[in-house]
Amino acid sequence: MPTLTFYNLPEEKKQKLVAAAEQEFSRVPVYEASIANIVRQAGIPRGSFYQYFEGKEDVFFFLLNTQAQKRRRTFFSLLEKHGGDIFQTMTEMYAILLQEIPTQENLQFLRHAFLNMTHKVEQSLAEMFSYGDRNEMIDGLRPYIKMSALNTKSEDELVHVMQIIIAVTMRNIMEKFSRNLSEEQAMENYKIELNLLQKGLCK
Amino acid sequence: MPTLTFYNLPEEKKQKLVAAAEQEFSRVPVYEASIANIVRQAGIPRGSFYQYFEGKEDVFFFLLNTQAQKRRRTFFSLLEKHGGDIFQTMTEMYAILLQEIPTQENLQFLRHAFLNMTHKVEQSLAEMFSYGDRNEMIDGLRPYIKMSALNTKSEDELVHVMQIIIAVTMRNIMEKFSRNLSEEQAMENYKIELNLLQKGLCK
DNA sequence: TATCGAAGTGACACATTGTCACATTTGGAG
DNA sequence: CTCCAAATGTGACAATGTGTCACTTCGATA
Repeated sequence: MPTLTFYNLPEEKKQKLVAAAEQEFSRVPVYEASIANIVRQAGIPRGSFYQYFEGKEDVFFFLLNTQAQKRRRTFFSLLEKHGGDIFQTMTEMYAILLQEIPTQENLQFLRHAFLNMTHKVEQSLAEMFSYGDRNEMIDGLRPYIKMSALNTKSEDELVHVMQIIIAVTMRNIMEKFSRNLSEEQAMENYKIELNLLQKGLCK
Repeated sequence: MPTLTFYNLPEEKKQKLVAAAEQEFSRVPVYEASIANIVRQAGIPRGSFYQYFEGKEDVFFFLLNTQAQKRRRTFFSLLEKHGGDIFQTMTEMYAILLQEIPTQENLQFLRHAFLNMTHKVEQSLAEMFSYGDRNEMIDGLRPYIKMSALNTKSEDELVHVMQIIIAVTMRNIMEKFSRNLSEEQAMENYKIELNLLQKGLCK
């Protein structure tokens, strides 16, 4: 987490630092990124950087969490729009992500995030779909989801349903970027898999 | 890929190097690992290391691929044992992994592999379940899988079925290690999710 | 045993990291 | 307004790691 000092920074300086970090993490994956490049680009001294962040991972997850939070709003409004249908929601969400990530300059770092997925990255990105940890996931989502359409015995299973959907979604995005699929091809694959999930893999 | 020179090395020296690498990658994730530590432990000069491998990633994926190959044999024999039932097979496979990884000293590096999952790591580990790329996956698997039990229109969908199962399995292993779940708890979660996959998430 | 290509070796130049002693700014008390 | 302490800014520095390269040694073959 960034320090308080960082949040207190004048907006302009903060933005410049964020932009520099986005640029560096778009160039290479986190562990190849160089703090030297970030501070050079942002025009701040090296020492200052360490006053704001613990290291490069810290900045990276700050950027990632910021994105996840933004997407969460989209997710919940889509969920309302589709009357709580999680599959329709995810289909549209996936389409939006696919359309936005490759076109917006400052989102390029997300490509590396998906290609170099770690447990922490998945956790951060999973927050697109709910608040905080596993327990809050049920409480946060339940009011929005149309449970009657789901094949779950208990409400606990809702967590599993979501985790399955998230896992499959993540893998699809990863594949989209790693195999450089067209938007159409990626969409088609995703729809097939969501459909299989709905109907079940077995007869 | 390791160089030919590496493969030609006397077995003892090769083993010592592999052991040293396993040890280092068990200590920390790839990108924190130090070649200096590996060569020190293996008792070889730094220059030699670069004669065998391109860098630390190269050694790491060599270890990972070796493991994946070993597991593939297990996977196919289980598949035969269970008469082509992919879900029974995966359940037993998961149990074996859960039991072996935490107990075998030289497999500790797999924990870091799962926790720091990248596209490349997933690709390597996915080879546990089939040969080479996507196309070969169908041909390699089809003879073993009991297709009649699956809810697939075309055989192409078999690829999607496998990818869904792999994605969900990977996520479960990741969660097992990141949340330090007991073997029993992890197994229970996995069974719930496999069951949901079979029956379908929707009514 | 002479020769030559392959394999081994470790010092080196360069990059990156996190820290720390010192400089500067800021805001509140007198 | 002045002063001081705490907060913030700064960049040189030690420590560590990386990949390379000129040189040495080995071993098979004539």
